[in-house]
Amino acid sequence: MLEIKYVRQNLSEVYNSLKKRGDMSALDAFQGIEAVRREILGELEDLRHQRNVVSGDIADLKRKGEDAEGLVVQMRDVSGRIKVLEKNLTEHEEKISEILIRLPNIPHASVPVGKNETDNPVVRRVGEPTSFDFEPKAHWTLGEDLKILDFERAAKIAGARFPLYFGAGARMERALINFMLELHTTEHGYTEVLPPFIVNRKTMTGTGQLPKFAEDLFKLENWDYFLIPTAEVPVTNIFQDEILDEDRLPIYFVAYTPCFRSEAGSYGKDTRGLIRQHQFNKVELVKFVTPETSYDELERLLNNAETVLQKLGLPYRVVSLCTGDLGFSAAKTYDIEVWMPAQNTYREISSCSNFEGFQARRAGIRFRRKGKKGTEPVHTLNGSGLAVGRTLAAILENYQQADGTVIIPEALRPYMGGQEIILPRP
RNA sequence: GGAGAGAUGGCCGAGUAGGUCUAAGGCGCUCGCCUGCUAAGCGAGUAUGUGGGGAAACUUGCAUCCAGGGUUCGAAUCCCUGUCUCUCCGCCA
Repeated sequence: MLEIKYVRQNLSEVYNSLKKRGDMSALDAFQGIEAVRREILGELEDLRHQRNVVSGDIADLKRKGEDAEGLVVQMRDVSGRIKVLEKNLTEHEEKISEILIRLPNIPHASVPVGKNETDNPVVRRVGEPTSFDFEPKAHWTLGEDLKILDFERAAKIAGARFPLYFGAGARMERALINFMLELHTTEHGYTEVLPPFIVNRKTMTGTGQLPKFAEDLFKLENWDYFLIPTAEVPVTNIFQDEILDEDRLPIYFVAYTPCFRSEAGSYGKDTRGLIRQHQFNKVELVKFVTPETSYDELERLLNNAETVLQKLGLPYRVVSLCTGDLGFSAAKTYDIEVWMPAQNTYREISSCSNFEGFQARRAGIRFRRKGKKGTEPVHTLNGSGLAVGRTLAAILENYQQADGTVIIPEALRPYMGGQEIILPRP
C-alpha cells in the first residue's frame, strides 16, 4: 500500500509510474473522494471538540447542582450531526482504502522499463548450459523411469498438478530442504522459522495477495482461512502491527513450507513435470531492514539464493524484471533462472524482491530510530532460496547420464546418507 | 464440545452506583544532576495514528483502554455481537 499522504501530494507522479502497470480508473476517483473526506473530517473534528468542551461544562454544572438542561438539549443536536458525519466519513474512508489497497507498488528507479518478460535484461550468467553427448530426457521421464516420481498416481489421489515422490526422489526433496536450511542458517545468518501453513485474511492482505489475487489462492470452505502460496506470507506477517527498535534490524528469517497455488489461468502451461504444481515445497528467505539499506540487502539476498545453485553446480542466469513484469507488491525484483536441458531453456527457480515499505504499511510493521520520535515502515524483502521441486527437476535433468541414472551433486550427498547416484527403483 | 475467568500505555498494574480518566502507581528506558568507578539518590521526559501552527525545539485539535455495533449531552466504565487468551472437564496426534 502506498501512503495516502504521498498519493495525495504526488498524484501525477503516482499516476505516471503506475500507468504501465494496469487499470488506473480507480486512481481517477481518488482525488475527489479524498477532498470530500478531508472536508467531512474537518467539520467532524470541530463538532467533536465542541461536544468534548460542553460535556465538561455539563459535568461541572451538575456537580454544583445547577441546571444543565439547555446545554444537554443543544448537544443532542450536535451529537446527531456528529453521528451523520461519522457515517459519511466511514463511507469515504472505505472508498479511499479500497482504492489504495488495490494500487500496486511504484517501481524503483533502477527497474528497467519494458512491457513483458521478453524485456527483462539478463544481469549475469553463471555456468555454461550443460552439454550432453546424448539426447537429454525431461525430468518427468527420468523420474518416472527411475520410479521416483509418479504423476499418474498423484492424479488419482488428488488431481492434476500434484506431486508424488518415492524412494530417492522423496529423499532428495527432503535432503534439498535440509541442505538449503543449513546453508542459510549457518553461512548466511538467517534464523530458521517454521510458520503456520494456513493464514487468515488480514495476513493475506498484509503481503498483498488479497484483495486482488484471491483467485490464485486455495481457500478453506466455511473458514476465512487460506492455504499459503509462499512462506513470505506468514513470515513477513510475524511482526504485523508491531513497532521494532532500530537496533533489532536487520532481521533475517529462512523458512521451509509447502506452498499451495490454484494456478488459475495457467491451463495448458507446464502440464508435465514438477514445474507448475498446486502443491510444492519452497525454502524462503525473508528480511526486515531499514530503508537506507534495503537495496544492498536485496543484492545480498540474491547472492544467498545464487549460492544454493552454485553449490549444487547448476547453471543459471539472473534477470531483472522490467516494469511490465514486476509483481503487484514489489518495487524491484530479480529472478534467478536455472538451466533446464530437456527444454533447452532457463526456467525461474527463485524470485528475489524488495518491497520497500509497501507490505510494511499494509501489515503495520514499523520501527523507531534511536533517539528519534515517531515511527517509519520497515522495508521488507524476500526471495526463494530455492523452489525445491524445481531444483530437484533441474538436478535430474542436468545430472542425468546416458543410461537414465542420475548423479547426486556432491553438496547434497551428506544429506542423503552418502548416496552418490540414483538407480532405477525395482 | 461443556463450564468459568479475562483482554488497559514498552512491561506490570489501578480504575465498573458513567462526568477534572486530559488513565493512578510501579518497572523499564532516555536525558540531566550528584557521587573519583559501580551501585544508590535527585530532577525531567517517555504510546500510536491523523490534521493545524512553527525553520526547529515545540505547540495545538481529533481519534484510540481487544474489535465492531448500541444506550447517553457525555462510555475504559452500561448493553449486544465477535475475536483472542487463560483455567477446569470431555475428545484427540
